[in-house]
Amino acid sequence: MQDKSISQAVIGRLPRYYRYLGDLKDEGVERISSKELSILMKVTASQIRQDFNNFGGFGQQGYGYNVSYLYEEIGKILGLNEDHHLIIIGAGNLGRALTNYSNFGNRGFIFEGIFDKSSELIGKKVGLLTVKPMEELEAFIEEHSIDIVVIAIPKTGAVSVADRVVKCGIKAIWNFAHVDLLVPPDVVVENVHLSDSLMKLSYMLTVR
Amino acid sequence: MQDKSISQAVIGRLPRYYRYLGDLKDEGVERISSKELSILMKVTASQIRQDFNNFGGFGQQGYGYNVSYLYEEIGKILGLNEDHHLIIIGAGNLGRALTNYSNFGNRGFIFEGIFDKSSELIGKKVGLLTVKPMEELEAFIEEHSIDIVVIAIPKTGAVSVADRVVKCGIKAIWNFAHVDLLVPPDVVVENVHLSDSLMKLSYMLTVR
DNA sequence: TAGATTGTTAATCGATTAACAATC
DNA sequence: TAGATTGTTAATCGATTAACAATC
Repeated sequence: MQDKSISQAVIGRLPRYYRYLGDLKDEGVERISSKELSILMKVTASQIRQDFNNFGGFGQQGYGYNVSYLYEEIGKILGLNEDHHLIIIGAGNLGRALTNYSNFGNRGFIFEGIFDKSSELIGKKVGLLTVKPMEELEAFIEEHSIDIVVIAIPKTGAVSVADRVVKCGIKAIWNFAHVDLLVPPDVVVENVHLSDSLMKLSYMLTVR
Repeated sequence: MQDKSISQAVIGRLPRYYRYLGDLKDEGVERISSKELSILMKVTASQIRQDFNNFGGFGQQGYGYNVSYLYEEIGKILGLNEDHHLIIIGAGNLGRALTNYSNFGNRGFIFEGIFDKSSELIGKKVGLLTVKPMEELEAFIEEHSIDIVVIAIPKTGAVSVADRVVKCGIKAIWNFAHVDLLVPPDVVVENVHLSDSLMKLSYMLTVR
């Protein structure tokens, strides 16, 4: 599907394209030119064409892009054509919020389990799931073919949990703990550092 | 404190510097060179020095940087020396999770109120706060000198809520809704698009 | 002072934008 | 066909890295 190393800048823009194309599709728009899309998304038409051409030509000269087709193709590039099986480590507020984020399910992200070390939480229901003890982690990953682990615990425990799941063969971690995880080069980590994000906002507010 | 337009790339790195410096400070480290910090953070020493010099010289030739001093200065740049007063719109799972994220409080981010349109949630307790009806929004912002609004509602309502708070003079929005908000140029929006983040992870997993 | 390390200029690299030939 | 718009090459811009003189 894709060739040699697409830049992070391009990858970071794909989900936004996907969202706009999904909206257009829902509105019944059949075709769109890079120029029209550029106005809608407030980027240059040049960038749009360059980005898409990283993955081969999706358009047609003189016509533009077919919205449905482009939407599907970008979905495939993002790996949304196949299901992903996730577990969440940490049944605190954040872990529970993520579990109930049902939208993810529509896109093939299926939450299979939630774990916590606290005996007060183990056995409690979170949406459709029941909080399991950390001892069962490895067996569960194996048994349910988990491919993405969500880390939603404080940073003190995050590093050792990451080590544990990497040892089980997990190759993708969605990390909400405020720490940089050290993983082998074949494991990918996507960080969501909420306090970093809030600090950036604070900076921008301060400068103005 | 800072001069003409620092690039987004630099701003995005500041919170990470701040975190590492805080950790070093806690460990009792007094001084650090750009070289040592570069090894720790896995970036180039050149980048570290260039980044810091956007804000004036914080170091000393032949010595390096004083950890405590640098930590404080970056904190000031990020606006963490003054309190920020926030409200959360949306008392769903995410809104409740953010409210209880007590860490933010330590850094001067004070959650003053939480709002929801659902009559089932109004009046309920979320941490120390009580969920208020949307009708009270404008008066509350005024009365409590709110400077940051957190949007944690589905995208359908997000755009109109953003309009309302902008009309009240709000200049900073932390947006968790999966939509691009259209605001005047003097209003800053920091987006946290969780599903975009998860799609990036899916992409990286697919490519390997 | 000599050694170390910053601050800063210059070189390189990569990403974005512009331009236009190819082609539907 | 003529007009429109892509795919792609070339030009520009900005960010990162390297180098080194300044200086503690």
